[in-house]
Amino acid sequence: MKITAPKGTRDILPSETPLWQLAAKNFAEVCHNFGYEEIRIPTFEDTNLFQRGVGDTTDVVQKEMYTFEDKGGRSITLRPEGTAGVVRSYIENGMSSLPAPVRMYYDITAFRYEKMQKGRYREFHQFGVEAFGSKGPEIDAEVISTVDIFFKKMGLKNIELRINSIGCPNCRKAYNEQLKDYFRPHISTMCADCQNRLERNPLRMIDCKVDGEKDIVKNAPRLIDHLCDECKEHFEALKTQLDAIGINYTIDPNIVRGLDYYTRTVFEFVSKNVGTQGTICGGGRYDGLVESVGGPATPGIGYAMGVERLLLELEAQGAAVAPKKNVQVYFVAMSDNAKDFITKTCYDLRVNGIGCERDLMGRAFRAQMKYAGKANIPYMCVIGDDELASGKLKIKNMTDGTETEVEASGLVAFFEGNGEE
RNA sequence: GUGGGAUUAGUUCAGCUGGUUAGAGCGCUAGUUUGUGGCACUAGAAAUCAUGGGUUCGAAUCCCAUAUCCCACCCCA
Repeated sequence: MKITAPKGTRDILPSETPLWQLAAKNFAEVCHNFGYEEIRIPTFEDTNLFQRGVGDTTDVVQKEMYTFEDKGGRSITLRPEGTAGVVRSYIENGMSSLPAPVRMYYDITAFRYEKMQKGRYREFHQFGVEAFGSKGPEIDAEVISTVDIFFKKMGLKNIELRINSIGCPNCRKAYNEQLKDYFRPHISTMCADCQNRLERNPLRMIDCKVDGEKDIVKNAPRLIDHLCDECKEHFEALKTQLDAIGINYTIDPNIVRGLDYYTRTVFEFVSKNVGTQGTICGGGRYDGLVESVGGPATPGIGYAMGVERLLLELEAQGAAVAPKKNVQVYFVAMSDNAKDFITKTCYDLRVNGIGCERDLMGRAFRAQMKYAGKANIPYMCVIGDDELASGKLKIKNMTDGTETEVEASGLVAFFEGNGEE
């Protein structure tokens, strides 16, 4: 029987990893510049954490989690996202007594049992950021600007920032009632999903894909018009901050994030060409989350970015950069004596941090050169009896064909500083 | 969970209405007379035609089931 990668997983091949590494490096750099430090959390957690943190009624918890019992009878879940684990760690390690705000970023895999399609996998990668202790809105704007700067650094353009405020539990509760009263008389004209949502989660009816174009939905009262004074002030201040930075955004009253913990600020960075999985990054404020997971009342804000979607978009925009290889020089051997010399020479270069290759396949002279050419190695050096006798090596530049004569003892100096980017 | 399309060398695909040894491009290996590569030319390796049944004298081709992949709904990163 043929064994294949499990459904929803995929290999990230050597031809792709350089781009992943570049993205991770750029993301870390941006975060560091804002005072964020990396946290690494477990791949699996107590199932209760996600039920309490992400929310029992969400689709993610109800039908998408990889949950199993371990040999000790504990209910374990492969993390479906990163925020809950970071919050758990924040509480468990007493980070509330650290100087606030406590800011962390992460680079993780996450797991969701979903039917897959473009930009959606069962094992996927997220870059994320969480900041605890500040009520904002200045930090809201900072968090958003980490994404903006990261995208700039990756050469991504035309990503639309959409923001909204979904208020605090108080204004949302009042609004939910209003919404139910508004829709109830018209419910029979709406889709089956919406009929279900009416009592359970009327907020979602607003961004229904089926009924979304209907006038009933378009004219529905909007949460953003019914915020309490404090939430309204917060949202206005966030806009002022973004305007001050010069980050473009559109206000999208229909953004309703699917995880229960969000309050007030919610935002998405949306691609204009990745199709329906266009949300590259989504996040928001979660002022009640730490408390609901068992910690002290602590405001927080964060986001997660889908790395697969990020790279999909990079590719679509042709912004993906060709990685530079580290191997500087290929040694071609003309005799057995030359091979011994090359073995030693390669070792010496590598000890000094210079990348090099030599034949490992028993190839003939000409085939060795062919390999060096195809492998795109920038320099080639042929070692034969002449070189062994004279100690003078000819280094050929494969791009322009020019040759430079170098003493065997001067090889390291010749390539020094050449290999770094 | 719902719906549509697909599955043939490593890879991208061809193979018409069933007919004998299943093809090509790219990639890979070797060579084109052992002191200079990419190109070109020649040769070669590589496929239980996704799996299991069925129809038939005969199935990559027709039928059924299963699996996997892609796309959309839903959900979300």
